[in-house]
Amino acid sequence: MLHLKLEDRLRAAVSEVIADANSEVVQVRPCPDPKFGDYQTTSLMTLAKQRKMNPRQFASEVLQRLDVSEWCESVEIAGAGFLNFRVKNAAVAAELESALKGGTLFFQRTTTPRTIVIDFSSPNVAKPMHVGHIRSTLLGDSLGRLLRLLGHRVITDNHIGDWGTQFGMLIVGWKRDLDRKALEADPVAEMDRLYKKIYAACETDLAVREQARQELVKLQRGDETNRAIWREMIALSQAQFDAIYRRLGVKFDHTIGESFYNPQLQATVDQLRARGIARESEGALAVFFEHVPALKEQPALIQKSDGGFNYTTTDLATLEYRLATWKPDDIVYVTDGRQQLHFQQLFAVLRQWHPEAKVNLAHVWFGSILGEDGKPFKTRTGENVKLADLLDEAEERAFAVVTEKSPELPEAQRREIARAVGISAVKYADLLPNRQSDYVFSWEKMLAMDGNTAVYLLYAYARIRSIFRKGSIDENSLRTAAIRLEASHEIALGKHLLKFGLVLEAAKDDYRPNFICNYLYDLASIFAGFFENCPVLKSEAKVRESRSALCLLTGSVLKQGLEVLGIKPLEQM
RNA sequence: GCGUCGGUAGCUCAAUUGGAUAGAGCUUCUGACUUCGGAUCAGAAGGUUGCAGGUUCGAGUCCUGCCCGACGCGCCA
Repeated sequence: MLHLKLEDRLRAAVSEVIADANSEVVQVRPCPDPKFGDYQTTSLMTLAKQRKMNPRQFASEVLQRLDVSEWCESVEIAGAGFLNFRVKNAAVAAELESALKGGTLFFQRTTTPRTIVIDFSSPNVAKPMHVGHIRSTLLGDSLGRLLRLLGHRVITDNHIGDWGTQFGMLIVGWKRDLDRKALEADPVAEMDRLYKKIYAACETDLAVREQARQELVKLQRGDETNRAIWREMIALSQAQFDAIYRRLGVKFDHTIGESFYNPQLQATVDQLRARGIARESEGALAVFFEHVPALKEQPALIQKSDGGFNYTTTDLATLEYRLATWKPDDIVYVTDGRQQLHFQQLFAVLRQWHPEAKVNLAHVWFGSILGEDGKPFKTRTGENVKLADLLDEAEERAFAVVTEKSPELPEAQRREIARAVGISAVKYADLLPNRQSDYVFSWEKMLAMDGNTAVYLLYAYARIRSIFRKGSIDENSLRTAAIRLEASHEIALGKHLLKFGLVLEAAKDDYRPNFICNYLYDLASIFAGFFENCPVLKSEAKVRESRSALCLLTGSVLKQGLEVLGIKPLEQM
């Protein structure tokens, strides 16, 4: 971690000039343009400004006390007070060699692990998973992988929607119209059909609505027939979820549905009322936030006027359970941005309810999925695109491309490659944009195989593996390889590899895997330049060894980075 | 009305959080030795970062006002 070494020295030098400076704010970061140097700090200008000092003079005083000559060939003051570090190729090579020997790949595992609960995906029972679940599922999974890689204890929990008023309607539908054969063939489609049919009936027929209400009450009171139907619906849905998660390679440590918290809801409400946190308002029970300006006019309802509970109640009970059970340092909720107010309220209630709780609560939200017309996304027929259909289509398209590019491979292998490539394309397309932007759904875009896509990264990896196969290179022998950075493409590649850890940290800090996508794309792109210009296998022994080692490290970083995105690279494609 | 988020190249998006001459991909055009895998590479073209002010060494990023859009705002989740 070359930049950390520079940072340490720089902080020490700053402290010599200003004894009481908060050296934490001093950071060394890559230069935006290599013509300035390799690393830079802009912190001296910030510090000088705070203290009304002349920034260039301050920089020059720091520079006089800074000795980084073992790593840098020059440190220069530029512009208004930038400090630009130009590192020695030998110092870069030393970092690379150290990683070859088996250290971590240019990042550090934390020395202060946190316990982090991640709540994501959360599909609903009896409904098909659709594109609306994709961002939560993939973002949450990726964040879990990232935090684990950096050394944290991660607990993933799928808070599925297995409770609520829709079950009244579903049970009416089940009892009246269930087509057992259809249920066996495609359980979720059949349940979805029942739900839509009864939902429509409720719109026009008060009697049906009343019936649904009664079935719901019976379910809530533990009626055995209704409980059995409800349990069957959950089991059938879970099988569908599992199939999708298996295709996506997504795993959960826990799947604890909303119904699990049902027994705690009354007690939760009672406590909040008894403690004076909640009070009656217009027949319902509400929590007000007079002391929080943003929420002053926005009370949270925790009990409806008919005595029923809503999702704030459930989320509160869930939160308390998680705190008691896992004692997390952080709880991260990955949902769409429309729930921002809900989570602000939820977090604000918790601060009143459990003021002693140190837990850090984060709502990691993402934009909506829109149609090509910019309106909320629907197909021509007004349906959501089913996730299973999307994945099928992705695999089909990938199969066509694989067959075109590698017709010599046996079909079974092409199928397998297509599966991996298709799913990877979907994942990468989803993780690449800033999560806060709205998402315009497009088959073309989601399943694109050109440009900044998973395919490009997978291809770079496959080319690396191909070199190793073709040259019969023994990877173990490269552990002690000497790296020589001479050609400009070698130098650029080596320097870029060193930045991997910075990117992982940035992605973690803002819960944004798209930083990793950008980095990996740059890496693959720099590697492509190296690949064109720096032959490995044809070179003389020492160069060959050094370049092989660069390939090995590039492949390892690509693989590690892709795995954080939930993408498993292929040896061949 | 109040609140949140956004508006960047023809299109889709980045921009290491206030840093240097705003970058990619797609599209278009021009090139690349029978190639360690051409699912590639090199180059060209493309910009008043919605508008107007302000803050300062420095603004796509921060503050104010306005325009446009999406979303949210008590008993759905």
